[in-house]
Amino acid sequence: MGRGRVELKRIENKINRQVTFSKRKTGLLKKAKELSVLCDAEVALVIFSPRGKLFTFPDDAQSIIKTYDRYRKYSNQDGNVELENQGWYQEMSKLNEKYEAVQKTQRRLHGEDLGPLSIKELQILEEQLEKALSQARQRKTQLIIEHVEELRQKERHLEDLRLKPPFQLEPYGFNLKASLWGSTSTSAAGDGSFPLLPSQTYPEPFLQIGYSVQGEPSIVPKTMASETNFQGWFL
Amino acid sequence: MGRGRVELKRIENKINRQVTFSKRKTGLLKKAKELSVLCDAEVALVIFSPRGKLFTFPDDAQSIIKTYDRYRKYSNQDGNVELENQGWYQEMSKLNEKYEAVQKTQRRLHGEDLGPLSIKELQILEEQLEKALSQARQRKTQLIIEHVEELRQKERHLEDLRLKPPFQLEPYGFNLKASLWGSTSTSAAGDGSFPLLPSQTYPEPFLQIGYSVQGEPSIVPKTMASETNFQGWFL
DNA sequence: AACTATTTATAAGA
DNA sequence: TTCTTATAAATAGTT
Repeated sequence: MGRGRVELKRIENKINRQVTFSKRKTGLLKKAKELSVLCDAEVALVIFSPRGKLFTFPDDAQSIIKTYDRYRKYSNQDGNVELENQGWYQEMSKLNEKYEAVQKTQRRLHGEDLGPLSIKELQILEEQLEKALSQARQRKTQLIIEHVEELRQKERHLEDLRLKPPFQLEPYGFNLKASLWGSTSTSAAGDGSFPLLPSQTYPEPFLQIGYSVQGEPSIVPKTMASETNFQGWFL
Repeated sequence: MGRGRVELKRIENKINRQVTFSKRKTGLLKKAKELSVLCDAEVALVIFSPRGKLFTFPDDAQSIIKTYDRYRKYSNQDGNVELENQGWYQEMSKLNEKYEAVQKTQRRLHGEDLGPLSIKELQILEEQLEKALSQARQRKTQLIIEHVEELRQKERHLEDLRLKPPFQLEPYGFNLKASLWGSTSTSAAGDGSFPLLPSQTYPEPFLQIGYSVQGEPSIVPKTMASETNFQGWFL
């Protein structure tokens, strides 16, 4: 790749060698990255320049360690036992493994990387997510109830003020209420229906579900039903 | 370097990815060798294919280990042993922080530790969970459809056998079917109302599912009328 | 560090 | 997988 062929042999000219090193090092790192990204491969590349300077791909120590670890396990042959057993190395290695494991679970809890899961595993994941969703909603409901109660008290207080002292007032309560929801309510209800509820999924049959929960509990599983709807509040 | 540009992004087509891996792996190993020879550099390259196969340059373990050791010493470069561990300590520290952060998120994705979250945060969490749930269900649906198709083919095959050769047969298909669902289907319906997967509950409409998929594709919406409910299949 | 003439690597296709 | 071929990339030698 260039003007003239290159023999596979140490470049004698020092300057030249240095320049070539610099260029090829860049190229090699680039290609290492490409391979890892394009083909989803695990790659670790460590380069020491003739002057002893270090370059790696990837550039974080963690990944290098991880890959080396895997290499060591794979080839099942330990070279340097005394060095391997250094405390930090071991700990780091273990921690790294734990971290990877948690990350993997995490991705699945985000609905990613589901490819390798079996139906049974997906089922379990689904149950976990449902449970979590239910708990999140339950907690939210609780907070909302608290807020509402708070607002009621403020309102009452303001009412008292309005009725008693001759001071001027603003409809303070409305602002408070508005700030409760903030501009957050993106997701579930861009249509402004009811931001807390899974409006895409149950945009309008929502109330019907509510009914059936009471009248016909068998249609909607307990978990999903209970905390999900706030009927009590406006019925 | 080939016909058409390539963006730096995982190749989706599996076959293609495999082929590209093979080619590029060869190229990368070659270039690693060239760099080490031409420029008198110390190079260690470790590659794991997506399938977990190992490739290295150089190919002798001694060299890899040696370079890795040098790498570790280099990272700890500070002379005395006290300080030597500092580099690792910092890495460790960072890793630990990341680990804990991920764990924290994890707990929330499991519906635990929701106390400190605001309504807004709960809202976001809820959306994440809904999305994940939807994706898990989508994937499950896909797998199920694949399984159903598989079963139908087996059934067809068995039917052929029954009609043609004079061999004795067992109702093999039923066993297959049972093993598909396993004894897992606990989940959302502790009350036994709607076990998400209509197995025990709907043992027999099973084949109808197959039919509606083919004969009336519009009943089961592409994305997810399908995700959440399987009604379309037995209505 | 930039520039090119060439060599290499490789994406697609067979 | 391997071979072929058209092209994209890398880079040796030069400025």
